[in-house]
Amino acid sequence: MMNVKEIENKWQKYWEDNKTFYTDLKDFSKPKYYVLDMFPYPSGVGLHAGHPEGYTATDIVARMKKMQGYNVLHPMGFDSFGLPAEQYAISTGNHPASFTEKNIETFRKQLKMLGFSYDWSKEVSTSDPKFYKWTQWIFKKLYEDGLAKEVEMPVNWCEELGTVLANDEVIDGKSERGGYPVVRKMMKQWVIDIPAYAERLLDGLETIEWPESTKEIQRNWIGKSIGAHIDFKVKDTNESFTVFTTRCDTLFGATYCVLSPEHRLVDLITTNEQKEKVEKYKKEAASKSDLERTELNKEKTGVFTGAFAINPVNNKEIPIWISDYVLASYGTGAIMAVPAHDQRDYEFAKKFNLPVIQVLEEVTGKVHDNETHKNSIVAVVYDESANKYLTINWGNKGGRLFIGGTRKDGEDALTCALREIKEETGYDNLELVKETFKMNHHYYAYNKDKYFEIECTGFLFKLKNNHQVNQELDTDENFKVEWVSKEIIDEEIKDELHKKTFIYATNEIAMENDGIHINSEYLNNLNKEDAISKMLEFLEDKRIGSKHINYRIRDWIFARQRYWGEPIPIVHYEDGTSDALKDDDLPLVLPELMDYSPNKDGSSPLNKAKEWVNIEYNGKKALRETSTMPGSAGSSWYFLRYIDPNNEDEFANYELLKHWMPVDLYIGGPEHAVGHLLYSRMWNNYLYDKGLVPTKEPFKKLVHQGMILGANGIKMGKRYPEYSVNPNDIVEKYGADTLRLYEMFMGPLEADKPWNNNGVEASRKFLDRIWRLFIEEEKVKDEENKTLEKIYHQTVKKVTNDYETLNFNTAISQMMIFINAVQKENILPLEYAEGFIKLLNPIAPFMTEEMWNKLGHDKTIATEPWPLYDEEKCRENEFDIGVQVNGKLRATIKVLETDTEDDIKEKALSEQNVIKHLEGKEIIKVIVIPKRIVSIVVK
RNA sequence: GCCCAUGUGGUGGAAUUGGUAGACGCGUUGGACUCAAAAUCCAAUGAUAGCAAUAUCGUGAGGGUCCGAGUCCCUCCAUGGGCACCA
Repeated sequence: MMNVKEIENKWQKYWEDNKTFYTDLKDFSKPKYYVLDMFPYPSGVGLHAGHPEGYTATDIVARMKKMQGYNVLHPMGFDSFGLPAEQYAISTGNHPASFTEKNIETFRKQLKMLGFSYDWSKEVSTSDPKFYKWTQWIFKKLYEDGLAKEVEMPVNWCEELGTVLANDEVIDGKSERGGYPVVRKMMKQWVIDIPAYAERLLDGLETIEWPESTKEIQRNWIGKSIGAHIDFKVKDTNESFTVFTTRCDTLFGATYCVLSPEHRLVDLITTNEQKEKVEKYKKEAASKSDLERTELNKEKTGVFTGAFAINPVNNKEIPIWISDYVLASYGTGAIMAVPAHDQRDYEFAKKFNLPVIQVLEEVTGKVHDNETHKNSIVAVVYDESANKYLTINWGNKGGRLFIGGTRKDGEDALTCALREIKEETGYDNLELVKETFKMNHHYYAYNKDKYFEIECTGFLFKLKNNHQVNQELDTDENFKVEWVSKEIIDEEIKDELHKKTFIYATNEIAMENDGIHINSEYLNNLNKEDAISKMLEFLEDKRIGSKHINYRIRDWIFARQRYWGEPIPIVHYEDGTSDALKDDDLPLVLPELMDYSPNKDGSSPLNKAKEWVNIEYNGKKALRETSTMPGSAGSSWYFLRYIDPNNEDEFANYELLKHWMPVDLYIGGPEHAVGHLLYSRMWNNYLYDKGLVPTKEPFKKLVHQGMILGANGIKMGKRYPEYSVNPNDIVEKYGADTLRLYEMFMGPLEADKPWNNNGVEASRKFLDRIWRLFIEEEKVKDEENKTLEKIYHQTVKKVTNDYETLNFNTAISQMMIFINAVQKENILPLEYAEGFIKLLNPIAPFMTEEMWNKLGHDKTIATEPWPLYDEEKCRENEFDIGVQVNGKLRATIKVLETDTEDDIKEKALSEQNVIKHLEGKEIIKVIVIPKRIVSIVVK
């Protein structure tokens, strides 16, 4: 029986004493491999069950790469600024640093316990002044380049936490930490101009091996949209405002404009009569929390300013409203409203009775040359009492349709509709409900052998009563008049024109699809694309607008009114100007305080350190900036510092960075998709632009590990503590190797997987079995034996490939297959035994070290060469393949590698069961796929 | 509402990318060893029918392409994640 605890202690000490995993960063003689984990926040509770999953995955790769002869950098550190340490400091009055150091100690111990091959000499910690000196230094560079700046802007203010938050820290209008309400508040804030990097961050995604879903999340977050800026003059003033729109081609359909309540022009243009209402509305909007503002299906609200804008294409006066459906923080905070073709504008226009002008006609049917133009109507008639619609049924001659018809010369659409209804169905007592959007329909009429292009107006009528007159039908009009339900219509009305007319008639929706332009002078008959470029030409020509690309991504709010973060290295002079600290004055170290709690007025606790704040700088009286940086500051560049962790002159030496960057493999949770992973890409891109790092993108390949769920299939945590698993307990009971093996065998790395104690038990049994077979039963003999040759080479091949592609579960499965084969033999040749131990080593490093030692080696296995396989020896020479008759499996046959197609065919056709199924049938063809299948087609 | 994933036995999951569905593990059942238990070893294990050979069904549902579909196409459902009045 192996003594797990003894073995694990022994080898942990050995690795440390012998510096087994020390990386010589200056050794450029070997190819490099940089394997990175997302470093943990050192909380008070230590590692959870999820940590070892990702960390084991990277460790396996790191260990294999090292054995394959790479110079591997596999570092670990701590993201040690953050709220819990600060809360501890507030409640105990102790400095958060000591609390943090204690937690780091626990983490370090646990990580060593789990056997990870980290080079601890490279450890970094973001709250260490030696580290944050350089965080401040990079911030200073950003400041000098105008990318870090102080701006007055609406921010996410969390009263409970006493701080502002970044957009990714606000979820559903509540703080990510604690779930406290977040409101909008105008404040002067430090921000980083991440929008300036929007395009580069978008482009960079094309060059990296990241999960497609994560790239997509980043693309959505950046939110690029191509459109135009258009200037609108305000009538009777010298004021004008700019709107952003993606559909400048619909400008002829703009019937009003909307400013966000915070827009600078609101106070200037509001008329005296409207002042009171506007003020009231502005106040309400300002007091709303983010949650209230974005509430689902909220009815549109708004107020008329009393002012009018001039539509630049036709000089029409259109009213200017304010509404909170226009956001101050997106675009220009002002829009032109085209209610016919935008759902939000449509709802707003309907509510406030604003005009709707259609400028796009949806095109249905197939367009042909030589079309004859007609004007026509489609009428939907609704009987409210029966909840049914009037249709005419042509049977197999044309199916079910609504009433339709062609307008006579000089006849208007409404008259035509009423006439057609009366003629075809006899109903003559109707109430007009609405006229829908016109459609542009193309069709071929068989009876006339002609192509038609029609402009069709749709109507919805309500039946007032059942009064009917006689139908006036043409001789060829042979249909039934039928009242049917909505379900029947959805199912049976196939004609595109009628189908769409029904949708627009019975729903309150704007026409948001593409189409051809109408009511738009020089844009008429153009499609969307052509109309946009023509309109842009017009706007640029008149100098009232231009093409513009807008991004959804906002400035990255980069200040927190908290203590436990990097101090922002800025001083403010009495004259209102500011300066960054000189390099020699970095790091700017946090002052010690008596009381770490936030101030009620929302200012930073650092304000309390009067002597620290009030200084003289460059011979002038100055105040230090008292905000600190957010948690994501240090994590935006920590991966660079691992490469040169003790450098006192630069954040990292460029030659070393050039050798080691980019990170070859980065594994961490998917929850950082738009926070850390976007921020660090931006910093790295920026440092690249400065010539300070060698690659644009920091992380070449990224993989997210899934979540380890409780045995109940639900996330582990406070809710179901009985289902939570502590890695310490598992190591204590089964050993670190077992925990590593189990977490890798559970399923694909990226998937969420439920914990199962039987699986842990089984993992330990598998390791015990190997130990028994290799050590106790003395099967291992230094002899030649061919019986295990093939499966050994297959195993080396599969495990090596699977480690490379991070398919650890199937690698383990292959090792089990190998062990099952060993079980059946009396001899295990030493060569195979040693090779197998090496394969298993990255997963179970402790036990394999001990086995290696027991097989007569006195040095670590970790630096031994990785086993190789012989492709020739992997090859099967006999296969079981299936024989299908008409797609159904009827037999399996044994074929040799040397068999020709004809041999295989012959074998297949001589199978009993195959013959049975061929009886009385004619063989059409026989398909032979070598090594796979024989497929016989018969009739 | 929009975007992206995912859906396979009692269960965790495999499937060479269009070629014998269910590898490997768990569980279950039977057997060996034992006074007995544990541990270990051997065997069976998708469902239904049949003594069996075998047959039918079977990868969320319904269609389609193909000699052949878990895999490709269309429609829908469910779960998870992201975004959400983004002009």
